[in-house]
Amino acid sequence: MSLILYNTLMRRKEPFTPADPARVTMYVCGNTVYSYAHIGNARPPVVFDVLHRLLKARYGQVAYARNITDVDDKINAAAKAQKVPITAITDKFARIYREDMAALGVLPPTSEPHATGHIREIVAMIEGLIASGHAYAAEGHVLFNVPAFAAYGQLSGRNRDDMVAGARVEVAPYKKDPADFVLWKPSTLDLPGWDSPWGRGRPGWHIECSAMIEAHLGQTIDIHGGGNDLIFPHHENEIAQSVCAHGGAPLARYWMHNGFLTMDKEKMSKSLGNVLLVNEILKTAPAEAVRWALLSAHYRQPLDWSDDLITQAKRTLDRLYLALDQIKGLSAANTQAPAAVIAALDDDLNTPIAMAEIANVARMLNSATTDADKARLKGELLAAGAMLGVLQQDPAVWLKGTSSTTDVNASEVEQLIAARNAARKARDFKEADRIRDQIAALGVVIEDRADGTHWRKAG
RNA sequence: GGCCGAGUGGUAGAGUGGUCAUGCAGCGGACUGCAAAUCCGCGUACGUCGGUUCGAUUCCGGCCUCGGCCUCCA
Repeated sequence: MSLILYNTLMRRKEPFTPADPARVTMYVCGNTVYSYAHIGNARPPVVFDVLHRLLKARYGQVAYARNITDVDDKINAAAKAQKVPITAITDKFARIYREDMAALGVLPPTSEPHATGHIREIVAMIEGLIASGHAYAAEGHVLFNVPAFAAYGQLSGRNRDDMVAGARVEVAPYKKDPADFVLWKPSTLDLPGWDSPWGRGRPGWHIECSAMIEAHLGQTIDIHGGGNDLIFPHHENEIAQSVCAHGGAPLARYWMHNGFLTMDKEKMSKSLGNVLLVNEILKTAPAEAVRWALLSAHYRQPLDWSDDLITQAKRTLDRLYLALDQIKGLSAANTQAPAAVIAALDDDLNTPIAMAEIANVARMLNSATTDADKARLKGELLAAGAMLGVLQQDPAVWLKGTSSTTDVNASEVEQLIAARNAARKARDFKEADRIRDQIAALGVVIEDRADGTHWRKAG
């Protein structure tokens, strides 16, 4: 079986073959760190984390870069408003971003380049573009001259005339062509800036990714990912810059774009204000349920976020962890994830089917009668979970929940269980049921299993 | 206006030219002192109008509705 990925550039699924199987390269556009990440911002890191895991399983080491944009006008505005240096903003929110992603089970990328750490590379790339006639300096700016790149528009499927006709922004007077975009812009003294051949200034939005991809991964990478809204203009412009800077070498062989998270069917975005912050959600819901919810729809489809979605995810995970909890004493066989799960992920990361297959394994595990079968299925369940980045915690921790809202007093619960069992032994079922109601009132569900009474937090 | 994408059962959400998604919720059965959990079973789903076909939710065309990009945006 081979990995198949939908390539935005070709508008179809294609078998994935790395240029160099010994070093698969992937770049994903990360966050601009001017405030908290919202749950929509978390979709690409989580989705591409699954791809990261799949590629690692198949090829071993993967060179995976996910950038942090730490120079941007929104950051400048935030710093100005709060009267603090830029780095106070970017350091803080970069740290929170990393913490949020770690909580969601996202493995660290192999590198996390910062724009401000690559000013030299950015300037060098711009100089090259000017030298080759693809860019020009004007009034302290440097602009990429779109007509100088004939293939412009290939990724987004639009031609220059469309864009000029649809342009809703005023065309700056120093532009040679309305579609030209900024590579470098001047900074006044109150703004962050770096010395350059064109005066003190700062990079434009797109050039950082081109420069950092070259610095960390090379001229042509295997996979470039990001959200749907980056196709145009961000990725289109990255292509223009990199291809022209590299004598025509393609920037990425496979382009992947995730669909949006919506709220009431409308795109979640900071400009609309309909955002739920990852940081806030994690205070009220288990991180793993949030991750499960994010993966519950295929990555290219829209996903409508709601409380109910998390509740359903949590219940589903309860069931899976319950299956593991039943056999916690039995060590798992050292097996690979079931072929059906791998096959689902190999088909353009079909996580919903992978989840259905995981449910299948859980059902078989619950029905298994021999220890050998149980150990094998437990191993399969854990290995499948590892592919999705779930099911790796101690079932007891998940079920008794120390992480989320209502914390349960374990000793109180256990005392009540002991009292109930005493009543049951005396066949005083009325009293036993009364105590169970009391336990339920604490938000705890109990189960009388063959090996004694177990409890967990109610869903 | 240009370019994309989507409309599936109570709900989330895959998929397919002709018996199966799957989870959650619901109902029935087994099990249990009763529950819970688990297992087994159940529910006449595919926006609309045409076309192709022996047969379409699936292919083609029209229409309706919704969303995204074209401006910062994951």
